[in-house]
Parts: sequence; C-alpha cells; structure tokens
Amino acid sequence: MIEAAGLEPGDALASSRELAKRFEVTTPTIREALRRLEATDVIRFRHGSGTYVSGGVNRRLLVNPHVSESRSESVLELLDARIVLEPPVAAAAAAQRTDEDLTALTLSADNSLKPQYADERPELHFHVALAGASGNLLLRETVEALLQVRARDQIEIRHRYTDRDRDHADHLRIVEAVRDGDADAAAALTREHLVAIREAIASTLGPEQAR
Amino acid sequence: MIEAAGLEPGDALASSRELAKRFEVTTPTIREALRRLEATDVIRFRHGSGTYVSGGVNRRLLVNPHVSESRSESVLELLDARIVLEPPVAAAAAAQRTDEDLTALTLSADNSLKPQYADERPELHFHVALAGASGNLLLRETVEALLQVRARDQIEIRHRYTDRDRDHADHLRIVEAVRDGDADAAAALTREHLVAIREAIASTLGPEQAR
DNA sequence: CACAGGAAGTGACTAAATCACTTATTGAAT
DNA sequence: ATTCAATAAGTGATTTAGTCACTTCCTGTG
Repeated sequence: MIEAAGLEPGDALASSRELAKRFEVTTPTIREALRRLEATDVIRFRHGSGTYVSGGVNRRLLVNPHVSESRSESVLELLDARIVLEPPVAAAAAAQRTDEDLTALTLSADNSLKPQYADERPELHFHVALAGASGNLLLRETVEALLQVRARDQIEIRHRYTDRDRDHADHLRIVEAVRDGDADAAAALTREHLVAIREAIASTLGPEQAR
Repeated sequence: MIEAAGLEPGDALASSRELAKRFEVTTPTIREALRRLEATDVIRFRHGSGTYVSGGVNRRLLVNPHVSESRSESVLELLDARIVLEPPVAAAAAAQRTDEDLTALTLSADNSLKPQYADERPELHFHVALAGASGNLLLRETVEALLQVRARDQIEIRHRYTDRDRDHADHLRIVEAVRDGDADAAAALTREHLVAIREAIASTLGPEQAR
C-alpha cells in the first residue's frame, strides 16, 4: 500500500482501525504487520498521533536492531572493515563524481566541525557523502549501514577521541583529490585518515586489544 | 531472553502463551514483539510447532525485506558495487588468511559447480568464504548482505547466464593467490572475475542499459 | 511391527472493550 | 481581537476471552 500510494518518509498512514477494516482483519493482526515494518524502520509509531512512513522505505541495507552490541567484538573490527572498504569507494567517487556531488561533499566537510547533525541527517556525514559521490546508491547505503554498526560507540568516539580540526583538514584534502579526479590519492588519503582514527582509538583502549 | 539463555539458531523459544505469562502481558502483545524479531530474521515461526531462533541472531547487517525490488535500479548497480568492494576484501584475505580459511575456501570453490546449496548455506558461497578469510567478521557479513540484495535476480543469473566451469576456474585462481599471500593478484583476479560477470549480464540486458 | 487415530500443544486470529496519549478545537478571560 | 486553558475527538497500546488451524507425538489396533 505504501508503494502503491508512493508514500515518502514523513507521510502518515491510515489509522490502525481503518487499515483493519480495509484489509478485513482485526486490529491486532494489523499491528503485527505494522510491527514488522517498524522493525526495519519502514514505518514509525507515534502514540496518540499516528503511524508515519520512515527512512527505511528507501534503505536496502540496514543494521539489525536486535543484535546486542555486546555480542560483537571490538570497535576496532569495525574500523578495520572501513579501512578495507572505504578507500576504493573514495577512488570510485573521484572517478565518477558530478559537480553536484562535489558541492554536497564540500558542504558535509564543513559540517564535520559540528558533528551533532550527522546522526539525524546521514547525507551530511562526510563519509556518506563521499560514498554518494560514487554515483552508486548501493555503495552509499553500504557505508551508511556500516556507520550505524555500534552507532553508540561511534558517537562516543567522535565526541571524545577525535581531533575535529585534524578531521576537517583530512576531509578537505580528500575533497581536493575527488575534485581533481585523482582516484589513487583519494583512496590513499581516505585510508590514512581512517588508520589515524583507528590508531587514536587503539591507543586509548590499551595495547592488549590492539591485535 | 535469547541472549541471556545463549540460544543459537535452531533452538526453540517458549510458547507464546508461556512467554505472555512470564512477561506478564497478553499473547497479542507478545506476538507484536516476536513479529519484530521475525522481521530481522532473529526468530522464525513454524505454525503448529513453535517459534525458533534463526540465523539473524548473529547477523549485524541485513537486507531490508520490506523494500520492493522494483524500487531499486538495475542489477548492474549491484555488480558495480561489488566490483568496488570485493577486490580489496580479497586482498585483505590474502594478507590475513589462516590455514583453516584456506581449506574452507577450497571447499566452497568446489561447491561453485553445484550452486544450489549456496542459498541455504552462505558459508559455502565462494565470495562469502573469501570475505571470511579476511578474518574480519564484519567484512564477511557485508559481502553476505550484498549477495542477498536482489537475491532473486542473483539466483536467476547464476542459473542462466553464468558459465560454471569458467566461474570455477576463476575461483581456483583466486584461491591460489590467497594461498600465496599475493594481495595484489587476489584483488586483480577478483575484479576481473566480477567484471566478466557484469559484462555477461550487460550484454544480455541489451546495450541501452549498460550505462 | 507398521500405521491409522486421537489428544495435546502450538501458532493464527477474532471480538469487544478500555486505557493512554496527542492534537485540534472551542470558549472564556484578558 | 488575542491568548490560553479546558475539552473533545482521534489514535496507538493493551487487555480479556475465546475459536480455529496446524504439528507432533503417542497409543492402540490390525
């Protein structure tokens, strides 16, 4: 029904009772269906107000909200993965970027100085914007999903261990490489940037966890 | 509760009615909770039998089951993404692989000749095993998730357009590179392998969609 | 020893309410 | 005319009590 009506994030759905009538089932049954959609962030409930379409409708990859963070290993595992995956994405961005991508990228680079928005507006997160510049939506979504793994830790890291000025400088250099279409430089700079973050975290965790 | 009891895929949960008693809510409420877990493949219902823990418990990344495939663009987008992401993963595998990884990889390479198992046993899928050899679980999960995007199409492709013997030969060459710890060769061979598949599909789709 | 039949357990669903929360409207005081 | 608190309507959240449908396993019969 969401598809057919072409509903976008923010749009309201019909009320539970109305949906129950329309599909000729009872409200508990409708609620079960809606709960499934809620689990993948396709819709969101607002008690007393209504149910609304959420960002998940156009997100193919997502982080399992039901896997506890304690099961997963160290935060370093995540950064290791990013160090492998993001440099080639940056290279693709350098090769494919349009002028609009470039302005969006510059915008998000400036935003790195005040990272509080990044959690709500993913497109303002530098690494998401970078992946977006590759022109491949799936790459963007992959990076976006990775950044939501251990989201709590990542916010903690950004607020405590990261040197924002250095971050910003790193980002600007990556933007330059992307602007110039220099894929190798974009990849190398992205790798260095992430390795630096990894090292900063590894040192605070203590050498015994550094692998 | 699943965490606390350390339940693994295949284990049964208590019945709805029993859970309702234990959490002091009614069965419809329990069902809503279970439906959310079902949506991310943490549990699975078997009518008349019970509810069982499923593979999603240890899967952090997953494909949104509620996003229609029609919304997403061409299958080529997916292959483009894989061409960017998987070669560096192969390189990491070459650098980090243990001897056990190597045997698992060889096993899955042989399995490429009879790909029907790959859908149920992801660890037998060559590209998943390759990512697993990197030693980074998150990388493995990322590749695993990507392979489930447009799963229907991917199965179709494997059954109709792929030259199994050539696939197998490609895989064996990648295994050799990983065995020898040759990261550059592993990456290059993986890229060529995926590019070949992309070309094969692009030609069947007709030139107008080939970008 | 095989197997049909039945009982018990389980998920799936219904029906009719009630409670809790939000929002827009209304009407009185300013 | 404007402001703002009370109110009413709409919505999600949950309950209670029960029925139907499906599986599984056990038991008694041939």
